[in-house]
Formats: sequence, C-alpha cells, structure tokens
Amino acid sequence: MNRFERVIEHAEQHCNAHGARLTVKRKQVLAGLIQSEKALSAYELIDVCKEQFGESMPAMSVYRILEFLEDEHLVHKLSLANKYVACAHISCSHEHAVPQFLICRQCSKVKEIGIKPATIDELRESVNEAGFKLVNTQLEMNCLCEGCIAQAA
Amino acid sequence: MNRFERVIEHAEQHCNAHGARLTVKRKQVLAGLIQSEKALSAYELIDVCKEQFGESMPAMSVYRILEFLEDEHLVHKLSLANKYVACAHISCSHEHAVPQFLICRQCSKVKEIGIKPATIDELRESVNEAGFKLVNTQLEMNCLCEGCIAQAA
DNA sequence: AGCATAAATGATATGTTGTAACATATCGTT
DNA sequence: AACGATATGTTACAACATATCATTTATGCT
Repeated sequence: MNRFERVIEHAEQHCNAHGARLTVKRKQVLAGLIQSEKALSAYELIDVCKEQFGESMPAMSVYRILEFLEDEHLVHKLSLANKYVACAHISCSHEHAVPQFLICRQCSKVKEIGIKPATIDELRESVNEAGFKLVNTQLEMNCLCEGCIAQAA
Repeated sequence: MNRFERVIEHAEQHCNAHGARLTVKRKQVLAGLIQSEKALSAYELIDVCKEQFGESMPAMSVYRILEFLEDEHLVHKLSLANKYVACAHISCSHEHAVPQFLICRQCSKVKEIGIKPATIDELRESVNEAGFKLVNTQLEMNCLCEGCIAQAA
C-alpha cells in the first residue's frame, strides 16, 4: 500500500469512527486534492475529477463536499488564495494543532507548518493589545517555494 | 480642518509629490473608504460612492482606482476578506512598515497594527526553515473586534 | 493657441468564485 | 415496501474581478 492509499484508508477510518460517510464522490474529491499535491480552486478540482474519474462534478457538489471534508478536518480552505488543500496530517495519529500555511504564489504548492507556540502567543498578545480577539490561529502567508525561488534565480 | 479633511489633504500632497494625480474619482473612492471606517468590497464601495456623490461608478473604474490607490499605499487589499481598507497612516510622516491587519469577521472593522519586529522575525524564521520565503509580511488575521465581542456576550 | 501624446475614464463583455432553492437519488431502518 | 435522513443533481444567480477597445481629459511641446 503506497502513501496515497494509506492516507485514503486513514480518512475512511476517521470518518467511520464517528458515523460520517466518506462516499465515492467525497473520496474522489479528496483523492484529487491529495494527488495534485498543491492547492486547487473548486473549479480546478472539478476539472481534476473529470480527468481522473470521468465524472461530471457540479460546482455545487464540490463546494458541499469540500465543506464536509473541512468539517472532518481532512481539507483546509485557504482564504488568502481561494483554494483548498488536503490536510498534511491525515494519517498522523497525534492530535492536530491549528496549522499555519505557506502558499507559493507562483505554483500553489502549500506547506502546512506548526509555528512555535511561543510565537503564536506573541501574536495573540499583539492582537489582544489592539482590543481584538483572534477567532483562530490559522495563519496564511504569501510565499515562494524552493522550486519557484530556484527558477526565478 | 477635521481629521478626514487632513487625511485627504495628505493623500493629495503625497500624490503630487511624485507626479501622481489624485483625480476627483480617485478622491471619491478614497473618501468613501476613509469615511466608512471599515473594510468594504469593491461593490460596496460602488454603492457608497453612489450615495455620497450621486455618481455612477462602474466596477471596472473602482478596481482600477483601487489599484492606483494601492500603488500609492493609500489603500490596502485584504485578501482574507476580499475587501479594501484605507491605510491607517496616510497622514503620518514616518516611514511605514508592512502592516498587519485584524479583521472583524462580524462587522468588517479593521485594525491596522504593527507587530513587534522580533515576532515577525520568528515567523520569517519558521518560514525559512520550511524552505519557503515570505513574499511580504502583511499578515491578515480573522478576529472579533471589541464591539462585537461585547455584543456576543 | 494648436497639436501630439499619454493618462484616465467609460462601456461592454466575460471570467471566476460561491450560494440559494428545489428536485431527485441513495442508504438504513423498521 | 415505506419512511426518514443523508447525499447528490440542476438551475439560476449573486458576488468578485479582469479583458478589451473606445472616448475623454490633462499635459507638454512647438
């Protein structure tokens, strides 16, 4: 069983564990995201599904499915780019912290990282000083990835 | 001269200083943003301009003007919310650092803050460790503002 | 002033992202 | 089989954004 299959397997077990159903369509959308290895817009995902599974996939369905997958923490929405990316830790057993995302503006490759809690605390402190409260600590940052840096040089 | 007029005055001088033209339309768009005191979408801004100046303002013009105002650092685009906000420091004389934004998800009020350079450095360090490079340090964070927190309580 | 040029705006069309509302299909239970 | 609950399909449209070409307005030059 390769890495991809293991991740899907994990996702399935995760859903089964609390009565959520990872249906065929949902599995296709998740698979499309995982295999593309980068952030995709909902409409790009439609194209990927068409290519890979020959199935028409209405926009509405994709959005609904993405919402389901988000609720299951299998997918993250990147508001900064209006794109969606598979969670990098589907097959990890440990509890997940709220992640931070580095988004390559050139190629949409995404790295999901965990910033040091101390740094996050400092950020939260700055926010509190301004009289606001963070609703979550999901940070999204516009970056360039290694590959695109090398290419630019 | 009230605060609003002073800011517009500053914006005008800023543009004149390097041959950029703060035309009537551009001034209206900027004024609309400043007076609303929160982030507005381009289309909300069209409505504001219609109300305040009775002028029709095609979407295309608003986007062009927003782009101009961004280039002049008079306006910031908030990608997290697809909205635009007037720079909070138009009438400051000091050099501007790249700002960070706290966006109230309830009411679109925005606070422009400067996070401690040390914290930003730590963030950048985390990004570098992941093999990425920040293209800028404009952070946008989903928050609740004081007013909306009070209301929710 | 008159003219050439560039900058700004207008007008129209279209692309992209996302949702509302209602219809149909599928699954699980009794 | 009948029912309720969940999932998906269909259509239409709202909201956000850009492309392209025409027209108008400002500016510099002779």
